[in-house]
Amino acid sequence: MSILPKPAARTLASDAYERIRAEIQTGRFRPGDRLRFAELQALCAMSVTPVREALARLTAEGFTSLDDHRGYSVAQLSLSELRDITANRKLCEGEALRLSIERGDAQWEAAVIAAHHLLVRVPQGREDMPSAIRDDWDARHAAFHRALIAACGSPILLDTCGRLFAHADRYRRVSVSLLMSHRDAEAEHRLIMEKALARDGAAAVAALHAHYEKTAETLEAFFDGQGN
Amino acid sequence: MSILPKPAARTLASDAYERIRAEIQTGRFRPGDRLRFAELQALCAMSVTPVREALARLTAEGFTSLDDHRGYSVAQLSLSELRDITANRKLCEGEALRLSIERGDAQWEAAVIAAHHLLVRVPQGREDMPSAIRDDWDARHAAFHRALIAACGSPILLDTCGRLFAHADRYRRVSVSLLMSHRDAEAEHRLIMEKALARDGAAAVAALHAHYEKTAETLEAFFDGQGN
DNA sequence: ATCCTCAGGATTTTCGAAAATCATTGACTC
DNA sequence: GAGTCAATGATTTTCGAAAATCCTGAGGAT
Repeated sequence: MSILPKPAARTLASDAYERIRAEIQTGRFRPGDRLRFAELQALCAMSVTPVREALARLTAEGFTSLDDHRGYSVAQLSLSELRDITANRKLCEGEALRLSIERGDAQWEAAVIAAHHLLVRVPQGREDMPSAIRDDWDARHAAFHRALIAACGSPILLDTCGRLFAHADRYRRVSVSLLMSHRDAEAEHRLIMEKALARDGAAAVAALHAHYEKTAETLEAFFDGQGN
Repeated sequence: MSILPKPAARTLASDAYERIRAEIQTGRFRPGDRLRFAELQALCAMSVTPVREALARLTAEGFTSLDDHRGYSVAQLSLSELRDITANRKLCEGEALRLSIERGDAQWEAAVIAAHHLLVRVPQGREDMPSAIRDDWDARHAAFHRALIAACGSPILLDTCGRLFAHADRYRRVSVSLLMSHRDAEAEHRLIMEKALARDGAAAVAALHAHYEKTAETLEAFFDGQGN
């Protein structure tokens, strides 16, 4: 038996899925952009079949949309959807955090502390932050939020939260004001963690809600400015 | 401009998606069954490409699962997943119902009453209930639950609820005790509707939770008997 | 007897081209 | 000039077969 975690007998379709999703998440494919097969085939260096499968998955998850016989395109962003996502995150991640606090053991506490440590150690960039660092922060930010709710004990709730987070991430990425909010977010993250580790469910959820509200407000201001 | 709702320039992939999903929902494809392409191509009378796209969508929604290079199969059922689904339904549909009661107008009330009327008018069958009637009841049952939460104002929450309902439906279908619970369910449905129309959010949500708990209990008893 | 190797067959996965559909252009009528 | 219609080009959608991978079981070595 192999000790290696993954012999990785992957498929091209999986590669295409991750590749295209990454392009959408990082904003290189922008909302509303049409996704032509010729282009995607060139990008992924494969035939049409695996690309099609990847787009089918992405569409089922809401990252792309499909008009029959008119092809796929990157899902649009809208102020109303941002508000909807925020409301759903408060509901689902709030409940997941409550459960996690109730059920989490020392292992969970350690994972939360570790994820938070990694998050605050990402070098703080400026406007001209290299995208590598920016991607790094985003990955650790996602990991921190995942660690918080990891002990909730509900795979379905975790899946829902994961999807919501990914969608919220798209909104965060398009916002130039992202960088300014990092410093504020740091204090908010710390507060959530402290309340969670103190096993104060109500206070932790309140802090989480406040965090989402503030994030949403920042993005809403940006969207209003853009007229989207 | 055409008045017809849909000229229906559909694709084979969409047909395959609905066809296969129906086979899974109605239980003709059973949990754990392997889904071979040769078989599905024969069933849908089409080539492998659209079938593959359909399975990709179904997998993203959790109805099927995929092992790389080992093919697709119908997702397994388990007691723990049933409990997880129930907990998530209480959370999500409960909130959706609360919002619906808060925001719903007369149009919403009318739709709820209409859906309930259709539901109770399905002829009550017995063990040997023809599958057509059974499918009819299931469709109207889904429509009633959808009508209750339709006015919640959150497309994302509605989507989540829809998925959860579809998964719960799979559990209900495999249960032989389904028929016995219809009569009980009728009283529960009426209670939910009455509380909702009376705009008593707390009572309506409580009734909804009780409804789900009772459904889950019935199914759990069945599952325990089967040793699944 | 147990384990390993390796064909043979079954199945999934991918390809490249054909068929179907949509968008655009330009001619033609009213 | 506005509107209709057909032909053309671009793009999606589907097909049928080739390539890659997995499963099974027989044969041989330890």
